[in-house]
Amino acid sequence: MPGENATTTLSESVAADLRRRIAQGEWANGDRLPSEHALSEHYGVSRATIRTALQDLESRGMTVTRRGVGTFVTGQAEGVRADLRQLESLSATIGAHGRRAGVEYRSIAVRVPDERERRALQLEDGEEVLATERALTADGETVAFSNDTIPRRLLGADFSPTEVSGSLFELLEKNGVRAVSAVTEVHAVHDPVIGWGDRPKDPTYLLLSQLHFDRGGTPVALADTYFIEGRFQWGLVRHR
Amino acid sequence: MPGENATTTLSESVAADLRRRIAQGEWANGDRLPSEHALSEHYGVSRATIRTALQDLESRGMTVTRRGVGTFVTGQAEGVRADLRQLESLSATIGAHGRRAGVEYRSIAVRVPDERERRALQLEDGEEVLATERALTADGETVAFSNDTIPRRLLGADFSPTEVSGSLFELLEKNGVRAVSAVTEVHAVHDPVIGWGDRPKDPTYLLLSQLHFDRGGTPVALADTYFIEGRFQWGLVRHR
DNA sequence: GAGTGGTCTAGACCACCCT
DNA sequence: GGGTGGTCTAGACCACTCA
Repeated sequence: MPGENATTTLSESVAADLRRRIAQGEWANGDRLPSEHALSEHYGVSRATIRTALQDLESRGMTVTRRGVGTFVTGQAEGVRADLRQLESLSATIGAHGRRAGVEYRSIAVRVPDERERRALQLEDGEEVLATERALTADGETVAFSNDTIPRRLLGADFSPTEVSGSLFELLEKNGVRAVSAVTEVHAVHDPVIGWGDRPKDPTYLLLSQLHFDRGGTPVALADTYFIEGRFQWGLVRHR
Repeated sequence: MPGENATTTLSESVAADLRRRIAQGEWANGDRLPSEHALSEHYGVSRATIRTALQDLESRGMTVTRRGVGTFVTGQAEGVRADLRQLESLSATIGAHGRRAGVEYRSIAVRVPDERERRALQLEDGEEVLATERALTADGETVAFSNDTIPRRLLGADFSPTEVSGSLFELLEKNGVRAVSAVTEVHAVHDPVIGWGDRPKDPTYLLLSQLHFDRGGTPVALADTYFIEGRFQWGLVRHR
């Protein structure tokens, strides 16, 4: 298969190839894709694998499938769209869209939490937090600013702020903590005070305010991420 | 299986039973469910069917699955306000939060579609659309402005714009059309031109730009809804 | 090494849509 | 009737986790 990537699963490779073919206009808006049976033969994989790949396309809103009829292109393939339902590091999300992810730290500090942080993270009296301010970039362009807070106790006793780099999820996992879900509020914000450096003159932000939990339901991080409107697209497929 | 419902699929029945058993406390927070193999034997279905059922639980945030370890029950009592994943009429969403929903129409017109509408709704040449501008209220307070477009063909031949009232979904269902999914983009917008009447002096909006589909995958409505920031809260639980 | 979930196969039967 | 997607089976091998 063209563009196959051996590090991914078969169904992901098939999905990526189908996304590429749709993006390149091989099928127009409203066109029917080949049947699952035909795709199965074309890619030399089982129909179950094709169906997994097609579910990827549908979850991205690129296709809709009609029972007894076929799978059709919706024409919603334009632009970068990251799936709001899917929790992953922003670096991974940016990478999945073929862009090079970067992080620039503006500040890193261990400090006393404010009241909101104390309550959200269920901190005991006297507990401290690691607080960071970061700019997230895609191909060198700043797409978001993020203010993140992690309970100090989750990081090793020998932890030093100077060793912080990369994504929030990476930092947590280096310390044996895995964030598996996040309760998220979605807001629109217009405030010139937010952010620094490379940003529009009068920026509007899509704010994802997220409280992350580990598998046991323990809150492990509070993250406010401000996405610069126009530079990063979030979306999802909603169902009744 | 207890509580089995013959009108649903096997995997749905299994999922419903597992949800019931979790809700009844058969497994506590953090407990591991039986392995997929064991569940397969217990319910007398294949492992693939069990996996489909477990994916339902995970998508609801009731469980998290750890490769090589097992599937664990989460807390799941988290309070998301209006769930972005769940598609329903805004009136219903407002009502579900104990507020009285209202609609005020500003304009109703049958007109020629613009290019974006033509492409999204897959309109033939010459097809017209019903276009409405509405303000949506909760307990009398305006919470959102919505610009909606429906293909004229979906409405009866004897349809008259003067009979439009209530929600978009109601209008569609009166004409035998049921929107079951929506491809949604989420944006932040700061533009004083949007909206009318009761709104803040310098409003910021959370824009949900949605293309609705019926069960057959036919696009049935294009809706741009601008939620006044601070007056309506959207959220969701994201999963890895 | 034993047990777990992740992926995949090669079938099968069904419900649905269209002509 | 013929083609389509929806569901399901009974295996298989792999990657991962943990004792």
